Amino acid sequence: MITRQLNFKVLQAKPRSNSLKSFHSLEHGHHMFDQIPHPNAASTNRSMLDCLRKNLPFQALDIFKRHLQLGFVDNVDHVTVALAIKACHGDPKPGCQIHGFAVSSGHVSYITVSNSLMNMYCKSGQFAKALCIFENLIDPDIVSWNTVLSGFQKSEDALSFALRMNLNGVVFDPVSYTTILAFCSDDEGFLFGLQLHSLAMKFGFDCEVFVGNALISMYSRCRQLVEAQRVFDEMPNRDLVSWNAILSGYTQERDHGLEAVFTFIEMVREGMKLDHVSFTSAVSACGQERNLELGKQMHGLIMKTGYGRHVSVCNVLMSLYSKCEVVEDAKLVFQIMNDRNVVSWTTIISVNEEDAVSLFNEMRLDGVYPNDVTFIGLIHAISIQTLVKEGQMIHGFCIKTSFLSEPNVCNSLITMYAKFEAMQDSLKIFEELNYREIISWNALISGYGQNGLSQEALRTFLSAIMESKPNEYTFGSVLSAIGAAEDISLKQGQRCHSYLIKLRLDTDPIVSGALLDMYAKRGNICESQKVFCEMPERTQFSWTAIISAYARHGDYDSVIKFFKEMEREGVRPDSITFLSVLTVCGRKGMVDVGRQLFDSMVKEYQIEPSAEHYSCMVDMLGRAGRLEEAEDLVSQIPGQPGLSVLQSLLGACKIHGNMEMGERIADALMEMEPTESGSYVLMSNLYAEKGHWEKVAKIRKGMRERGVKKEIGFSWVDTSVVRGSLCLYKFSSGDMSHPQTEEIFRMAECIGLEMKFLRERKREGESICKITSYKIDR
DNA sequence: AACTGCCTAA
Repeated sequence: MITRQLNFKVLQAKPRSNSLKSFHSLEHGHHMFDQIPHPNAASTNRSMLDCLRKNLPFQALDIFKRHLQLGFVDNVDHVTVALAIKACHGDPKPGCQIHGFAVSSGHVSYITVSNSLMNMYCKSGQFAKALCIFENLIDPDIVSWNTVLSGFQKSEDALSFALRMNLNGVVFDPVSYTTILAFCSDDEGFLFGLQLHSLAMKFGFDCEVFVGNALISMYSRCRQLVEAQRVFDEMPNRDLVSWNAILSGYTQERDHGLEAVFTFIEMVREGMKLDHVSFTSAVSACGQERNLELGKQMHGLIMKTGYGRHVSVCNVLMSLYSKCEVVEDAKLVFQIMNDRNVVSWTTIISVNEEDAVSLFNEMRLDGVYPNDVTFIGLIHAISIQTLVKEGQMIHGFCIKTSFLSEPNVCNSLITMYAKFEAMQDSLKIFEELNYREIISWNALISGYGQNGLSQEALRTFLSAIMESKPNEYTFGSVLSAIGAAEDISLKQGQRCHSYLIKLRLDTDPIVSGALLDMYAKRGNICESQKVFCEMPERTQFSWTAIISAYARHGDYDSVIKFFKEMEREGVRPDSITFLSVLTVCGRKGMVDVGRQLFDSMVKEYQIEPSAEHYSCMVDMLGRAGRLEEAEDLVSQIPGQPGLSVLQSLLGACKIHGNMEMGERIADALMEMEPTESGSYVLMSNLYAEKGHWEKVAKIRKGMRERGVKKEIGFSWVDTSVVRGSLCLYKFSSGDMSHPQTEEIFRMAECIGLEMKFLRERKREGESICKITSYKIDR
């Protein structure tokens, strides 16, 4: 980082005669080059100026062109040329023509004409031309310097130019201060801004409203709101812009929405006349605060003051209503708008996902061209509705309009195809990316994970870390893939963990939640516990993760302990938390506790029970033999009871040998899912236990006829240490395909023997705390 | 007659 240091000596020097003085007394200083004006030139200038004042630049330009076409070159002086350049309004086409005329007529030697030209080129985005004119000026004045200064794109370059002004002995005028301050935004800019502030104070320029406003804005951008407020408070006169500047300062800073709201209220109290800038900031603050009531009041004020159809104001109002989940009101705002821009359409597409595609078409008919954000919203809407055809069409549209070079659009498409279960297409888009940033890698990894392709997810992760720096989302996705996979060695998870510690990401809330979950799913609850203990802050998410982890291991006491602790710390449980707690109650047979918790979930926490909650409750009641109660609960489920609920109930019938209820449930299940093997197997086992062999045979026959196959169960053995592969070895019973089958069988026998031995010792009252790890000898 | 300030939303 370069530390920019202003030369105070130069800046404190006496202002040159043509800078400050002329700024303050425009009407006196500038006529020394004027020739005695041609009487017609004066009238031309007057009428052009008139048009410009009425905001009719095209008419002003027409007057100028007509004069030239009719050969009234004498009607034109350097003031006319300057006015004509101004009338171009940043349009370089007529601008270049007038530039040519100014050169051939010699008017370009007037500094005002050159300054106007430079300004025109800056406004039209042809900064290089402006700079070229500047470098050829023999005697640039302060306006020339300021004009070039205002044209820079990068603040880095602008600040360097300000230093060059300083070195050349140019004394800043108020316009210079305002212009430079607008470029001070980062840490380095802040240091520069501080120096400018003290200088401005020395010269008394900080009393100028413009400079004060620029200072407020600079401090706001540099997140120094206390300073911004101080400048505001100490200003001798404030205008609307000053108020808007401090208002937007609070709006942009996170967690300062309330201050923004107070500022707005003060503005109203002081009787300030509000404009669209005030309203956009104030409504945005309401949105951040999710304060719908105040937002509605502001909307009323907006209607009253006549800004009810202003594009930007309407756009933020839509955003406010969508954030506060009153989508209908957002739609109403959209309907009353006269002019809708890209942002308006993109907002309504994102808010109104069901109609996203037709809204997109309407937008095209309205003549509004989409941008990358539009596509991100549209593709998201298409993804969550799984509209495959539309998705492909939008993909085609993006290819045709070269939006595929927008990285964010590509990332959305990768996610979309992953949702469509078309990972080849996701991969294709990924491979055609110009630049693979970590977000794209993340989209691919999480896509593989969500499609159950855990090994691919892991392989992609390993490639990703070779060329990009992974972030918390990368680890979140890969850890969830490893957690879900039975055939990936836990060593891969441990590798991720070590890498996380190295990157100091292991305490991030997203990552540690995923880590905890991964260990729990892969059977290492001790590690889960450790991760939980090391979390710096415990959110609802982390509490739920540790509770599910213990629930997965059937540890009733720990689950209840953590659940109570969570409630004690005032963290609200969610539907997943309850699911874990209820599951473990069922396993332990704590039916009454479970019932009580279920009721408190519905009544106290107003959580709508899902199909999983119901099947969990049914399972719990069923296991305890309270079959009638369970069936009663099934009948209370709104809509049709799902597959899993009925399967739980059937399982309970099997356990307690209730054939009559079992038959009823099994019939319903076989009708719902004729190819699902579970219900057939359960029912046939139930008949078998009761000795109804002819019914068993009938079910088996039915299974064969309908083509129901029982899924094969697999086990895994970790040979990754030996073979150096990523994955575990999968085998089923009687499987002899592994090259080390013999050793594996021998080892299995040993494990069996040791288990038997330990069981006997336990019966004798010894506690077992040692788990032996086995290695296969080669 | 030339140069400067507040803007938010997807």
